[in-house]
Amino acid sequence: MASVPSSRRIGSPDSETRTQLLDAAERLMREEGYAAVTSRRIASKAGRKHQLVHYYFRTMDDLFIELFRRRAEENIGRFERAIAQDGSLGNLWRLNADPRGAAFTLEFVALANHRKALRAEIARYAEHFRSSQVEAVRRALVDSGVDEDELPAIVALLMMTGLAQVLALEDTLGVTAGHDTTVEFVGRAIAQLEARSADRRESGTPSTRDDAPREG
Amino acid sequence: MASVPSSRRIGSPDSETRTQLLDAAERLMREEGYAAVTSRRIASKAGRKHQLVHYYFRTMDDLFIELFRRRAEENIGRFERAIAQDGSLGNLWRLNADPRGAAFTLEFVALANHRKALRAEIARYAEHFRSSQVEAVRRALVDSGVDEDELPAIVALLMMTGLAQVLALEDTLGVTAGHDTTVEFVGRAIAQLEARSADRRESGTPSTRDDAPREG
DNA sequence: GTCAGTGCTGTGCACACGCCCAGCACGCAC
DNA sequence: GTGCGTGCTGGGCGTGTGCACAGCACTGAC
Repeated sequence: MASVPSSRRIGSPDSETRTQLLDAAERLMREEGYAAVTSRRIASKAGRKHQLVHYYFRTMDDLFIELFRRRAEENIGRFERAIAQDGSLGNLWRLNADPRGAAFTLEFVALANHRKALRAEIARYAEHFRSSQVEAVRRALVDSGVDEDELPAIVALLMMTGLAQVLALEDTLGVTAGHDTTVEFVGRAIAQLEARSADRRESGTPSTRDDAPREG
Repeated sequence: MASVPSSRRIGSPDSETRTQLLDAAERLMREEGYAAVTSRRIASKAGRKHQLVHYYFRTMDDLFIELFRRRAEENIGRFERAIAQDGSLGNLWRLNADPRGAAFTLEFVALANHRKALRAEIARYAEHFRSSQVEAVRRALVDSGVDEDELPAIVALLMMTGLAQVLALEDTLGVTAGHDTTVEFVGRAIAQLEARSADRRESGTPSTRDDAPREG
């Protein structure tokens, strides 16, 4: 017996139709914002009847949570796989700079503003994601010989994330002045840091930078 | 005769009631997200009938545009006044770091996703604001003796804006790990830059730093 | 052959929304 | 005192929404 008195029948979580509905919802959200994500419009986009949405999801909150979770898990997985292959700062920046991720975040945070059930879920994910990312950045920085005092990992991360977010946000508005310059600048800055790392690996002794050994 | 055949009577733009409605709408938007901003809820929040909203605003789009414009103009004015008084990097950062501004931007960008009339308005404002800000940052950087190649003004601005935005965004979620560290770090970095500026002003000759104008 | 489980749908309810219209009350101009 | 402009409202229309419920068709277990 279920602990809940509500007896409404809910479709199987493994159903392919269910997945199609979620896909449609995701597309809607990306293309038209969260306000466009309604049972009717999801169904019509998936070529189904709107009641099906309620058959597979008890409430719209449930649907949004599932939608978010699915994407969040995929995101985390993608990041972890990519980092495992190449944990360099450059790669971390490239991953963060993907505008899809930023746009996704933006929309969900706006949504969280009036769907409390989502808020908790998003916060949990954000914290998990954050700490995993910070760890990766920390390793990359250590590898580049950057001292934690010189540039704390969390600061580097927030800068990358923030930059990625403004860029994505402005892109959606069609405002792109200075973006190229910025991306190039960050690329160069990271390349410089990574060059340090190469130096250290080739020669046992620190290279040009031994004028400041005490900060490290 | 007006050029528009529609003959509906619209209330005076100077009306105090109208202002109250806008205030209520703004509060709603901040507290519950843009989806909560409906004629009925605005009116109820302002203690009026919902038809009044339609009396003062031909369409909800009109209301949103007005809402945005009001805030945008106030924002620009506040910034320009503050910068005129103190155009230092530190002050620019402080102005940008105000979470209210960032949250406001965030919500409206999300809104622009499905209200095309707003999109153009927001983009126009963003461009205006951006160029005015870039100019201020450029002046502050020149004043600190930072070369444009070392740190382009647009990059500095986007970094500040981006950082302010992530911080604000995470705050609304209750995720604040590392925020203090980051704010402190930025503060220190800026203080260092400004110290350069003080050096240059006190002694006519450049101080200790002219040996390494190209490094970061 | 029966029967339970499963995917799906027709019908419908209560509610909120944007917007319109006709008209009331009031104050000022003439 | 009449007329007019202005602030405001009762009533209502058409649409979209989340969600419930009863019931259909099909399939595999027994």
